Amino acid sequence: MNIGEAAQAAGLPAKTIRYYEDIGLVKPLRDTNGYRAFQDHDVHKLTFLGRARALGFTIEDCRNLLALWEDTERASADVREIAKEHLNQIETKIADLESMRDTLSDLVRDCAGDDRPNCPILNSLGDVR
Amino acid sequence: MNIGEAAQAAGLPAKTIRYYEDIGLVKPLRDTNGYRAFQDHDVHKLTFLGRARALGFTIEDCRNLLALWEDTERASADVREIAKEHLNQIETKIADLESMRDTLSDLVRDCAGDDRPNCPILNSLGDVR
DNA sequence: ACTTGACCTTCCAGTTAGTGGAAGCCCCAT
DNA sequence: ATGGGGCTTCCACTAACTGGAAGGTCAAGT
Repeated sequence: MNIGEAAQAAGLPAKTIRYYEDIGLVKPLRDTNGYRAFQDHDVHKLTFLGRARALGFTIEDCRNLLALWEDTERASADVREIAKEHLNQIETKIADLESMRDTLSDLVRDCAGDDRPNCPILNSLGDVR
Repeated sequence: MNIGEAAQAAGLPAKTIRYYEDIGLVKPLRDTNGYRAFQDHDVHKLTFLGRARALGFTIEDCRNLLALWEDTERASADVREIAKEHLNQIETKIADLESMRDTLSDLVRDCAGDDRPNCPILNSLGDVR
């Protein structure tokens, strides 16, 4: 299977797959013409990567998860640790964004949004405290 | 005022301030010895930048906001537009993260987290659908 | 006067996770 | 044999810094 077909199957751009090979996440064989030859196994791995990335795991998380995934003896506790750590990060990020949203929506609410120059948003950003 | 003091006053790393000068956000004068000489005005601008960045505005947003901030004739509607657009982006991001969090916390909940290899998290990431 | 240490300068490289594009093979159909 | 699409590598670029090297400057202490 060439890279185009593999990309189709895994739902990733070909460029991304080449990048994943660069950084050692997949190691497809090569045809005699130099084309990458993807096995079902590779496509499966790529699909796994796509899903994990969509869940916001970093590439390094993915590398770890992939190793655990390929290790039939791994303990589910190890995976759970990575997932929980990631869950914490997500929750922190949500909280940060919610606080930004609250501040910003207060500012937008208080801003007349008309032609006059007085603007609470800029005032708030610029106030010397 | 040297860069260290300005950094202190604005609550930004000196490196970041040099970077902001590089990209044209601030233009401090120079002493005869080549040191940057920050005026109160510059520090005020840097503080503004720090706050806007903390609210998640991109550098380009900041450039626009700064221009509006320095333009005493600007319409508050222009500022409001930028802020509202940004607010939308934040809300989208929050929704994405919440969906990730929900998926992930389901997975973590279902994972025994013990010594056995069976792991719903990896299963879910790797299932051939 | 000299030295030490803190602070300043510039410049280069690296970070994350790719994306865009150029130059050049390869393969298949007409 | 020629045209179009797919494939290859390599280089540069993105955002917003951060780290570090090599070297100049300043103020204090001896």
